[in-house]
Amino acid sequence: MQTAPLNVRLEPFKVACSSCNLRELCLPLGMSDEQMERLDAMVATRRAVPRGDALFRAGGAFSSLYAVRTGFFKTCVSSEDGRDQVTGFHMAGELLGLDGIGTDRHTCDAIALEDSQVCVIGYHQLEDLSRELSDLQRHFHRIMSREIVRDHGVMLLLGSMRAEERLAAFLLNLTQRLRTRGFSASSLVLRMTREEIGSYLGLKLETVSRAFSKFQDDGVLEVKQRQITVLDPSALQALVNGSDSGC
Amino acid sequence: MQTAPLNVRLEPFKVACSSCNLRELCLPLGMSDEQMERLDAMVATRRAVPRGDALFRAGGAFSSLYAVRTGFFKTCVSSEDGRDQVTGFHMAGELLGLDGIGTDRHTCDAIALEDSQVCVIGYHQLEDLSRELSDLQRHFHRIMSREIVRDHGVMLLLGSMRAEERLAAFLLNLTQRLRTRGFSASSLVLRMTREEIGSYLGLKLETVSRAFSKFQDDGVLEVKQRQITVLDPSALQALVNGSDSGC
DNA sequence: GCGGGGCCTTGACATTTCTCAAGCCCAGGC
DNA sequence: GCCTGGGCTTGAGAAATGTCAAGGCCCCGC
Repeated sequence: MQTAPLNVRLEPFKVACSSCNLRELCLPLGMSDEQMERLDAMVATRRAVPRGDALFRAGGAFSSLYAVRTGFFKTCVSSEDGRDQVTGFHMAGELLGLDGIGTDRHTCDAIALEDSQVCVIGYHQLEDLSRELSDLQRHFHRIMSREIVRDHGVMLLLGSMRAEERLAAFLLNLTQRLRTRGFSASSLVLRMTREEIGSYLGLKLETVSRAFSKFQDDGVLEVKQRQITVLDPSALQALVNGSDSGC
Repeated sequence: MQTAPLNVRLEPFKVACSSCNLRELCLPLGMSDEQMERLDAMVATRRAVPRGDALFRAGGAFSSLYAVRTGFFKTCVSSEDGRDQVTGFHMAGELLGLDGIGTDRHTCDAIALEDSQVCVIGYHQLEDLSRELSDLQRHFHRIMSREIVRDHGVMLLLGSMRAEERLAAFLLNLTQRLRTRGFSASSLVLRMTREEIGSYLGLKLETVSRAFSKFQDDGVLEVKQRQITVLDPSALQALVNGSDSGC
């Protein structure tokens, strides 16, 4: 349906928020034309990240935020002893790198799960500009706050849901975000492995796989490897809403 | 050892960050004298919250952040169907209410677990002032970023640790924060029930209780209801570091 | 078209945690 | 001093999830 412009990857394009089709999802949301011009000046460069590469890594120096332009990322934290946790999956229009502001070092890895492009937003420039543009300041604070709220939602999921409920919530969240971006809400291609889904949901990959199979048996999904079709979204919703336990 | 000044609770005290003994933990950290004066003007009021009362509730209008002056809070989110998750415990010097910035409504409840006092920080004033004081701006961004990083740590805990590891991590975190505030690192009184600990850690209260008993049997803790003495902090640390699994 | 490797599925069994139930402890009110 | 109730502990059995192992699928390069 849509043909991706594959040839843009390495060209030193003029980056322009003002003409970006993600501006309603991304940092420029709600900015005026004049404000947008100044944003354009701040978002100077674009960077290509091939599948499997890190956009940044825990411990690395922090200097910029990144807005996903195309592609798909996971972020993950690990403890010294090798525990590993995927903390999020990130698609076009979402901002990466907020974790680095606190200590001037990134605290998680951001890994591209497909060939991707990001806009590089110098953090100091953003600070400076947001002191002048209160709309930008407000919007940036909202983005950070929403990230905190999102994390609380994941805690709720990890702390109080069972395996199938977690997977249902995950799929609903994904389809919701895809819909916002104009994609089908019922048909999606997962960019991550069962193991990555499991890490995000606090489950082992076998448990994730079994839950997918169960959903397929119940007629809720059609699962062909990473190609998922949602046949009964309300069944997923019912699971998330604790249909059976009732508590 | 210390006598709490019980009689201050309702007096319209002059609130002054500049003379607050929490200033090295709280918003004023790193501010100059002149900046501190302007902070003092912003932090106009103090509010007492009796044990069991809500400082704010999910759905309520957001207008202020709150710095805990004395006392102890929990924050918890709940989904429509009654799932409930404690997302954090908050002690003196910590900032509450960041969740409300994103949508102008609070998204969680903040409940006092003992009689508490907070400083009320008008959010719009903070926005205005932080456009003028770049140090304040930077510090505020760092606080939000650290909250995100903290949440990622909780996800790691919920997603990849077993019951005893979670409790060990929780206790180490608590004692660490108490030590920062000048309290003993080995003796503490829990302000929350086993059920609240369980909710935070994604466990049932019985599991929490059993883990406490296990630690006591192993000589790691002395547990007398809510009075906890840490006998062997390195054993707790070893648990968190995945001593046995090695993976 | 064939072979190999990564990823996924499935089964059988082990382990952890939850559930339900009973009883104890301790603080506070009478 | 006694009673009461909330919170805590402990046990036994159930349920969910993890572990280990075997095999299948599918993409991709040759």
